[in-house]
Amino acid sequence: MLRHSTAHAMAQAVTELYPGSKLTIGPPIQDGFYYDIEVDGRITDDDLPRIEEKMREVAERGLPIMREEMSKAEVEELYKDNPYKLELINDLEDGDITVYRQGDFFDLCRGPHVPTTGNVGAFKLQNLAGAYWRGDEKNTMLTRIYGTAWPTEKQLKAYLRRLEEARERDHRKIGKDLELFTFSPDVGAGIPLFLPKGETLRHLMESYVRDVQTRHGYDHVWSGNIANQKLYEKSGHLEHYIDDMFPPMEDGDTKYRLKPMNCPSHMMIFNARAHSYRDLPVRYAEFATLYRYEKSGQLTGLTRVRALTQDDAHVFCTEDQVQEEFARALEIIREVLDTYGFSDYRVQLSLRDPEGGKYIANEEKWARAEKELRDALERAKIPYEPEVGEAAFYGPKADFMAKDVLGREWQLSTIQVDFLQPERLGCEYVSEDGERRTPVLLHRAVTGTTERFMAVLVEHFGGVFPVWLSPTQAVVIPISDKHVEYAETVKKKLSESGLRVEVDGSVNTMQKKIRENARQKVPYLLIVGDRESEEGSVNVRKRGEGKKQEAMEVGEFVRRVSAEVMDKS
RNA sequence: GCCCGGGUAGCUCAGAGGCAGAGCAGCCGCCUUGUAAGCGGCCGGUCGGGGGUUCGAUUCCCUUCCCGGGCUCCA
Repeated sequence: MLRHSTAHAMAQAVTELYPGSKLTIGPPIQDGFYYDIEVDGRITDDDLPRIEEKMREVAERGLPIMREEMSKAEVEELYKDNPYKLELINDLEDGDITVYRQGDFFDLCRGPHVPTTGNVGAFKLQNLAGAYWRGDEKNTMLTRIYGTAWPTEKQLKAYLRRLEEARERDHRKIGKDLELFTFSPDVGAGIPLFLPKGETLRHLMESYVRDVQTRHGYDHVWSGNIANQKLYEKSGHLEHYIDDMFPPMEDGDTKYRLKPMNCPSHMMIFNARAHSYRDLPVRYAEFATLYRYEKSGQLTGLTRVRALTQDDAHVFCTEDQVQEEFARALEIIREVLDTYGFSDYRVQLSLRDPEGGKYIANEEKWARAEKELRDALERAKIPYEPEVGEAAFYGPKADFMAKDVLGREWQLSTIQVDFLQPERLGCEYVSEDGERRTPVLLHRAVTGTTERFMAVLVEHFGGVFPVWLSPTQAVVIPISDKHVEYAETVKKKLSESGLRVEVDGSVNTMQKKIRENARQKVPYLLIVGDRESEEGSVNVRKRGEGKKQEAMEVGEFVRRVSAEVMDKS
């Protein structure tokens, strides 16, 4: 209510500063509000303080906020110059229309509101954005002003501080600080470049998922980076997905496309030989580099890129096996997310709209699949939100959604049932009764893509990766030059035990080396001087435990850390 | 793609129509160190690219690329 009233105060301020501007909608949102306005003139970031000033003035006037019921005809007259509001009014029932007034200002609004403009609390305008009227890019672009509002100044400050802290955890910042990845305009927008440490992390993430998949009976395949465009004509992707594909490369009459998804390729692998029902389910997994032509304005850090690596898999199975395979995929996803200590996600189950007719395959197949998916989720005790009408035309799906540090939601894991593609691409198996049948296809991704999941992971851990995931697990810090040799022998021993270790041989004081490596969030700093080289020990300083130090034999350190790596704690 | 903002040294950032700056990093030297910045010196820039206005542009204008915040769309 407070936020909504603040939005009105802002709308009033804007209409006073920019007479002739047309208001559209201005709802409260998490932590604040926004208002979409067709501004007469142009607002830039520099104008925000002026608008805030005016809002304060409006607040000081302490105008009573009055509710007024109006007939449809009356409001239409009131808004005769505002096509946006007229459009809104058109959707309203006569007799159920209210307008709120404060001084000369009025706004079509259901309310409720605070009693006077003097009752708005602490607020701050945050940023400007363009927004299409009703979210449709064919409509006019309006100016959206975002603000935050709180009952007290103190709460506002606390919120702004939280925002600041969140920005510190932003994967783009940490990725730079920890030398994980970078971008180069010379290479291209949306094509992340992984530095040695970032590649180590990728590799660890992928081998882990690979191991889990292998344990759950998946086979790994590989299908290249480009494919004949005809394949996508057959699969139907070219028609539906063309805007997301890079333009073709031509070789004579043959056109190739950078691979935007793996399903058709995996189906060709399936088709490489005849299958009996005894073979099923067939599970093909691939860490596949895909290229998608995302609109330039849409690229963001590692969460939205043009070159991405999907931990994709396709399961070919009979209708009777759908539920079990879906459950198996859920189990893999859960195991992986649990290992990462990742619990802050929601599961969305996208179902067909019983009214709509865009769905292929028959009613029973859908009904059965949807029921089995629900059952499997319930049996796995995974809470989910059913979204009716959100399903793809080829089948229902379950998506795991997570938020980044700035509150933006991203899809990670996904499991999709597909009744369509296997048929289009001629996938078959011979059933028990000797008939040729089309298998059902499950598409699933565990972490989604390595890039996006890394982004979420970096923010989840704030760069403080568990030891098994840390690109550098320990740095040996010689106290002076004469200890470098011993430091190297320590490193050798640790490396031979499979740990990722470096020696900090820079010409710096021990203090500075500690500082720099601590900033790199290295889990273990091993200080070695006269004492340690005589004893064959290391003095261990553990990340996050400050000055606390513990001397131990090198072998003892190896044992402890290896155990920690082993159980991924 | 569209709207708004931004791009100055490897990084973080200051500056301004008239000789381009700081800290950190890097390099060289001194120090030889016991748990979060030792000291000194040096190097470092087509002020994102192209075009225009001007006696003169890094600064003003146009354009293009890239980045950020949104909208739409998606892993």
